[in-house]
Amino acid sequence: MYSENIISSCEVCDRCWANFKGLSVEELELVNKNRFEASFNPSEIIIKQGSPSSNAIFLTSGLAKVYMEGYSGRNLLINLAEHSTLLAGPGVHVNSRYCYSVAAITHVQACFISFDIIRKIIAENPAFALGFIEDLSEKAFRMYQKILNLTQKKMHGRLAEALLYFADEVFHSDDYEMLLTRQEIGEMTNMAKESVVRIMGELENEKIIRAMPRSVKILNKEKLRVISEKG
Amino acid sequence: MYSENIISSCEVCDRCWANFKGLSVEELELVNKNRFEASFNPSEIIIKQGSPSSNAIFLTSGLAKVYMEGYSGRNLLINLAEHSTLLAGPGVHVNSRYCYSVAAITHVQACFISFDIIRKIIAENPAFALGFIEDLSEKAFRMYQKILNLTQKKMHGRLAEALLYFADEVFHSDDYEMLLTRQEIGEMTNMAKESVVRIMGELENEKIIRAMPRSVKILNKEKLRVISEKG
DNA sequence: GCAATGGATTGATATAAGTCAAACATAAAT
DNA sequence: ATTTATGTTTGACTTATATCAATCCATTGC
Repeated sequence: MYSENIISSCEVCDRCWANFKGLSVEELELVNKNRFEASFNPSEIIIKQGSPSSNAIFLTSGLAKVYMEGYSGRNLLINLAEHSTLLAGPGVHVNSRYCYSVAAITHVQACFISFDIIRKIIAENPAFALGFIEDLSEKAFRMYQKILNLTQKKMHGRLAEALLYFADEVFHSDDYEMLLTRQEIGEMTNMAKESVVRIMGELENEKIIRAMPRSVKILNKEKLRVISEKG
Repeated sequence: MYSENIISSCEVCDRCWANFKGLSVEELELVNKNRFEASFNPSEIIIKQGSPSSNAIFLTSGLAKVYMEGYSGRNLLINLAEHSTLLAGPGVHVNSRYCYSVAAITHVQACFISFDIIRKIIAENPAFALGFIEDLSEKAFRMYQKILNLTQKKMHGRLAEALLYFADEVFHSDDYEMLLTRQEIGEMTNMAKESVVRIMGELENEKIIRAMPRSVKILNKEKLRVISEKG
């Protein structure tokens, strides 16, 4: 769907990347003049893995999933993304390709900013460069955690961790709408959808969670945390 | 063991980080004046995961293993490192802690440079900042690959990939001294040491490799590559 | 030369987790 | 109201991989 920019200017936007906050008025205006908004319906692809990474993309509303397309059609869901996060991935400075795909889960409004602009500001504004480095670092850091999580924990631990991730980092509530299918939860925790179902059943029997297919309520967070840490 | 600096100056050092190449004479001198060399015997720890990340570390000679200490004493070997690589990890700009450990495999000579210096140059020299971003990105990129590799491939594929990694990226030969134990190969491919032994046996039976415990010769690289890609 | 050590190997067994197939919901579309 | 599509659940079965225990082998130190 074609759309004019909805947000009038970066200056008044409260959903932008934290690292844009420190820009000078001129720099911010440069960004503002060179940005393009677009909107996406659920399940539409915002970033396609392997395509040229010409733009930095920021959601201004809605929720999307970040995932890698792996071997023989299998996906690995990396994380969920909402506003204020830079989407682009490390491929930008390696081979100028996106190294993951991003697809809308809810309706999504997104802002596209050319990497030429971003790089220009990196070169001119050391604080911005450092902010960029911090952003990259934090995402890399999470990958280090994730790799341990996925390789060393058993299914119960991985699933518990995912449920806590939704509660603490995405929906900010212990009682949330589950916007992902069992299949997708499986792609996130590296398990078969059937295993997701079975283990959620177990957690429910032990009164640790309440799980309607499309909503989750955490009843015993302590226990869930123990399971997540024990692996 | 206490030691004076062996390398007289960064200017004449051919084993330094590529990103130091673009520095001005003054900047390089700043680095040179604030660096400290140290040497390590095999199995000695160069970086300890969790400790404060005050220094960037560069090997000038020898080989080291980079690994994470995971759950219940289990390690995950990330990669091998030799000269010209920055060792520090993304934790530096997240929580000021090293997020992995590094241990010497052979005798190692290393150069320590305070991150205060590095950060100072990042702020003053945009090209250096961009080089730093590229380095971070490339390492993050490899983690994205690794996570797919470890979660989606079966043991044969993971082991084949490791054997190719040694040949192509570490020893630059299809016939190399295996400096890692079966245990360590297992930590790298996320498998039990017994499984490493068994599958190396299979590869040997199929005449794809020749494996004395302490040396490996790749006999059929094509096939090994197919196994590594098929998963 | 001989114990002591650390690693490599092997075989038997246990377990975690994936696959397959079918049945069951639920919601949207006609 | 009935069909269609999409997601969920369940049970039976298979497979990949870890674990355990024993043995073997090579190196090092005395």
